[in-house]
Amino acid sequence: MFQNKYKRDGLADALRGHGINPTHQRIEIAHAIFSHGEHLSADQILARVNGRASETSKATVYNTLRLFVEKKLVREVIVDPSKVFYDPNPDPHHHFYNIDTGELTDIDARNIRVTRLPPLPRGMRKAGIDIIVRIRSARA
Amino acid sequence: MFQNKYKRDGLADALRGHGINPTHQRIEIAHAIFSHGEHLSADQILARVNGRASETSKATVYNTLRLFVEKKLVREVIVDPSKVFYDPNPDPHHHFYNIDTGELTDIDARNIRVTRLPPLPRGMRKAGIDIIVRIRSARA
DNA sequence: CCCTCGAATTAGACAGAGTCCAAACGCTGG
DNA sequence: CCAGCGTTTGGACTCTGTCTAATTCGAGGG
Repeated sequence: MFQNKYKRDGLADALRGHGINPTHQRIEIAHAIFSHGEHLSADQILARVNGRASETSKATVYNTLRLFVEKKLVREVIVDPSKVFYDPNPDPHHHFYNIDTGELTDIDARNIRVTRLPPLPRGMRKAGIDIIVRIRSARA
Repeated sequence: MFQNKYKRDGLADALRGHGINPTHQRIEIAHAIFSHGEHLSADQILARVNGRASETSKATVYNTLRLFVEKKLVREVIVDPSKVFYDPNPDPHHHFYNIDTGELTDIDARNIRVTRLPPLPRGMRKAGIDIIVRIRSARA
């Protein structure tokens, strides 16, 4: 219990740093996302948070994820038509997406350069670029 | 009636060309997608096909869209967590996605160059790259 | 220490996209 | 005309995510 007390205190600070009031549930949800470098869906996060007994409601998990996204603590990754993944990596990066397994892998954005992008439509500003490299087993 | 008879015959040939048995429903669905350069969701396609009276079932529309994607007649565009869009443009291209309106606009892939992409994970081959430039009104 | 009040959480009903299934339909070739 | 198979169909179902109204929590003031 003591060893991750530290971790959870750190998380509380991280939440405050993003303008988020660190409640118990939010800390648990942040813990589920960050303790673990993977990309999880809302469902998986809900399951992790409620390890043995049900402690946090579905509504809270969805509310909290929306809040985290607004406050830019995590990013949404939209690659699978059926569900959103949440990405704990704060650095600019893109993704490999394994079509067959659903597995997501980060690609550091410093390793990618996109050139000759046409001008944005008039009166628009860029809100972000997502690059998804869909991959599958070579023999299939 | 005559002027789009021609169009529909052309579509039947296009379907055959992709190894698809051109049934009435499939031709109507292809017509809904291609007559019209936009990106439509399954729902919108269903609505278009059943203009006045209900003629084609939801199951058929979904089955057919899956078939068209398999046969590479249309592409899925996954940008909105709540629904898939179907893209009639056969040329390599990417998308601007207007976050506020949901509007999709094509970006010709010839105008874009992605360099320094890291090597694919071992034993994997590339199945496609999607680049989505999310945009929004400059003053918001 | 207790009270108050706004913020956060909750259960459960609800919505919308998409899937599944077993039955019915309708070409096509014999 | 019939058999057989691919296609279509309605409707029930699943799953992800949203909404709402009621309840609980907890920080700050007295």
